[in-house]
Amino acid sequence: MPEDLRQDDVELLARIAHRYYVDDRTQEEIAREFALSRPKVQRLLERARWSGVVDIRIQAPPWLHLDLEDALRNAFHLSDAIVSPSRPDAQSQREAVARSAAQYLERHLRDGTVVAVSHGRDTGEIPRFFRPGRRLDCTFVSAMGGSPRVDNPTNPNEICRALADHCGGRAESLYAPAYVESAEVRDQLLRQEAIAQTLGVAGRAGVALVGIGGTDDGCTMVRGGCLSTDEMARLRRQGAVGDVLGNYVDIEGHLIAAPHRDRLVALSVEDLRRIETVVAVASEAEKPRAILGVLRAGVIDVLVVDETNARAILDLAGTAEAGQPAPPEPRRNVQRG
Amino acid sequence: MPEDLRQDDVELLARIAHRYYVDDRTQEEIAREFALSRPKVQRLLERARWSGVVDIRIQAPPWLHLDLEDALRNAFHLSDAIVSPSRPDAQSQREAVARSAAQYLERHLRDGTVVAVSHGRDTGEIPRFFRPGRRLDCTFVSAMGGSPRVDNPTNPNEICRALADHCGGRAESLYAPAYVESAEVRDQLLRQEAIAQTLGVAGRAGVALVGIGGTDDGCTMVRGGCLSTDEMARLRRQGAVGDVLGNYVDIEGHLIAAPHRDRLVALSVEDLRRIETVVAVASEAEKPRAILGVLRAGVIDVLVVDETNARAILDLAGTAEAGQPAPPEPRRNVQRG
DNA sequence: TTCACTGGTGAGCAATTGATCACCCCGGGG
DNA sequence: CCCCGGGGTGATCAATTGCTCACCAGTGAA
Repeated sequence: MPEDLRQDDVELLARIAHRYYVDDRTQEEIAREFALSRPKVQRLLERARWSGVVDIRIQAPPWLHLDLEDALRNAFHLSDAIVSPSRPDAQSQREAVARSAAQYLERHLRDGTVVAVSHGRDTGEIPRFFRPGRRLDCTFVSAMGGSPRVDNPTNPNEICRALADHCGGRAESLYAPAYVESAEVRDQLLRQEAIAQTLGVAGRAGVALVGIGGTDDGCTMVRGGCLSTDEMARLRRQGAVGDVLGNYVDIEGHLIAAPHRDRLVALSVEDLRRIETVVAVASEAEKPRAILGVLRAGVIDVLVVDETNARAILDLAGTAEAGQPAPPEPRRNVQRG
Repeated sequence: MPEDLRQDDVELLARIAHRYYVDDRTQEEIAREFALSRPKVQRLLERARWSGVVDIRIQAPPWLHLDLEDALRNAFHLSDAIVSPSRPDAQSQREAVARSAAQYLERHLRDGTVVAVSHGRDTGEIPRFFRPGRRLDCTFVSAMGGSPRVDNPTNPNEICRALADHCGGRAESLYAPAYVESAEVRDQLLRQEAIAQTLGVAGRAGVALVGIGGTDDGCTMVRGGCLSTDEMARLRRQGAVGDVLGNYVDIEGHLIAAPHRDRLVALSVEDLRRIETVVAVASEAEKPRAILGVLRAGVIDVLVVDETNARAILDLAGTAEAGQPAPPEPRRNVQRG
């Protein structure tokens, strides 16, 4: 009970708030009933919200962490952050994150949208849950080459095909490997019209769907043969913590120059920056440093992540990035609530 | 958690409600963020309110009983009901009720309002608390005659004077006794211009402030000499439970014909019915039957009462009058909000 | 293949809210 | 007595909400 309010003021606040929120009366009706002006009723309602006389709670299901989502959005200037439940085993956790990402895509994709897709086990899980309620005439195009060394379902072309199948859209395959032996060969490849054309489409996509890779030897880049374990060790020594589309960053989000980049057939970080909505999915346990580094690089607009990683990212980021909590603002009444 | 909602629907409800009520986003902004239409967001918000995902509570002070006020208003078609705290002793309780009534009058009275005032200990206590924040050019006029047999502060003329003093208004005294010896004398008195004029003003008042009297021998009507104890006993035998301005009613609210009425100098029930806002105050312990009878008579628009009496009235009235509870309606957001 | 039903959309409009402002009243201090 | 500050009002207008509707797409049953 706010101490700075006189007893009869508190009673008036409570009565007026009761009429508005419980009895659904308009401010005009309340003004007439209490013989007050409408601005006065409005200020009293605002005061009721501010003072806690009106207590509005969102009874979210226990697996939702709206607070974490808020914190992530605010700390990294994301347009959206979705935190799904953590699960005891990695596969269930990956599925939960994939489901959330699929729901996001179902709502946001429109006919004509072009979606550039990366490789990865996290992105590879999304098509299973991608079931728009209506057909979507989208184009899914690979954002990077593939590799026979990894499972089909983690290859971009296959992911695109599966996504397109589930919504009646189209897939545009990139007929190129993810890596080649030299920069020269890579440049020569990119000059092939079929390849340049497809990567051009990917570069002009409205949405990119990417995974965030780690720097452990079990990551997709190493398993796919894009990097040797020696190259990965060197990247770690250089401070790399994670990558997106083969572009490695350190914990501060700075891009790390490495010769392997010249051999990759994939969209660059500059390409990603030009894409309006970059959706990143990450579910693997103990990957927060990778995610944090990529977030700080500033190319991600939407993050879909599990709870454990979310908490760890925010802990690592500390108060400097989570920022000073905003002063509590009066909430909407209904209307504003 | 509503069982009829799919998991992903519940998550969507919770997220959208969180944006609206906690983050203060507009429905338009939320629609854009979640790639939905505005009508859809609105329906989801309404559903969130309906389903309990949004929980709006009014943290009223413990001495307020907004539920009792609602129940009284609904059961007796009152335009307002104010329930003030019960107190251990009768005088404190009377003061609490008087304070509430004074606050009501302070808000509702306007320059030019004419207030007809009855006698009584409850109404007599109101001037002590009546302190409008600005001067009010009102006229307080006696609705009935006075009696030297009771304390000055419970006589209508004195109550009017005190109310007028506290707001810079005017008092119009009725120079007549509350009762005379016969109907003939009463009719003769009413023909006196001074008396007819004042009662005429009272009958045209916009507000009436009345007490509710009981049928015990200690009530103001008996103490003031308006009724003998024999007459009171006979009224009780006739089923009378209470009175307003000397007009007795039974528990069903039916007016009881009694010869004393012809000897009273006071506004009639018909007069009261013509007054737009009749405010009744009642604080005496164990008076619910009187209050219930008078409420059922249908002349009261606003009731100011203590909690104990309020509960007893509603209990006496039972479910027939309290009516079937209305089905739970979706509450306003802010708007409802 | 057709039809009915469900549930979405954008558009449009009325109602309500949020905010501002000029004006007024009152009280307190100089 | 004058001035200033606080807090109210009604009026006004922009923004937002509440609601309706025609239209569209998809699904399932006949």
